[in-house]
Amino acid sequence: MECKLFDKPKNKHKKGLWSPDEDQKLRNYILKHGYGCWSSVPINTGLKRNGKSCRLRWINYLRPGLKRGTFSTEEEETILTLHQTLGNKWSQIAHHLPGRTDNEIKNYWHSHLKKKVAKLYETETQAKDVSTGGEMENLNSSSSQNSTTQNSSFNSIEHMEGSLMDTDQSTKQKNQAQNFNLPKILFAEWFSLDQFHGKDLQNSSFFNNNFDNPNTNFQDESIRGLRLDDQTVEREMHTQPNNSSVDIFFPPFDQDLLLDYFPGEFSMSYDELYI
DNA sequence: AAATGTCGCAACCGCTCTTAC
DNA sequence: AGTAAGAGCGGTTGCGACATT
Repeated sequence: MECKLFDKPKNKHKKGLWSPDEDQKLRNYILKHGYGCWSSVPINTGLKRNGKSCRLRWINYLRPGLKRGTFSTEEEETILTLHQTLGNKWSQIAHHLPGRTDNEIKNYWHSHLKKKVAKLYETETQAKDVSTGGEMENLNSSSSQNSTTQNSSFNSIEHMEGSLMDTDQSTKQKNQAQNFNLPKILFAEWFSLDQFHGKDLQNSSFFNNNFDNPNTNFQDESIRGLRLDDQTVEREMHTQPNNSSVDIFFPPFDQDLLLDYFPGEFSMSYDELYI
């Protein structure tokens, strides 16, 4: 916590929807100064919001690189798959969906996917019920209910809502999965190359690729690093096959994730990297 | 056209974790 | 070691838009 402590403003913070003017103020400030201490943002910008609200607005709405609009089928499938293993760990799920926020995914789950899964589960249950001649009904009221539902491709909503893995186990599995399928590139489309000039990162294998060449072959095994320009991000997002091992990431990055992918490749601290 | 119901989304709330002192 | 404050996360709420009666 490097930020200075600020006195809590005596006037009440504004609540509710953000006006375009407020958005502009916040956007301008963050793009110019970056952020490190959210509580200082309202003071420095003159916004009548609390730091928490500013942070949320930036992360969920103003942050560059956010995708808006409906979720694709691929995104939907990703959420469903990840939710089965991670449960309601929306921020972790969001890490796998570039440009989507945890809040957006959470909302989408509650408004669309939850019902979809419930319907699917219902259909499956009915189908089994028919095939077993009504045995399911008896089973459901008995203590063997769990073993029955676990055979389903989707467990019940109640089970899924509560299917939170033990944290350590979850982390281990996450790391294992990453080791098998590390990305060749990391995207940070709103960083500027200028911000890295003269820093160690520039000479590391992080930056040893010609990213400005539109013909760069991202299938090439050697490609790893930070991608910096919007057009290429756009291009890659549309051209990479679904099963590509090229992953596209947007800030904020998870420090552990970076270290997993690039062990010992950069001597900069995370704070320096994450401008 | 008006009243009522439903849905989707943005934002708030409360909790936990981390860090500085 | 204890405490206070900030950050982050997941759950929940409130409101506007749209649909239905």
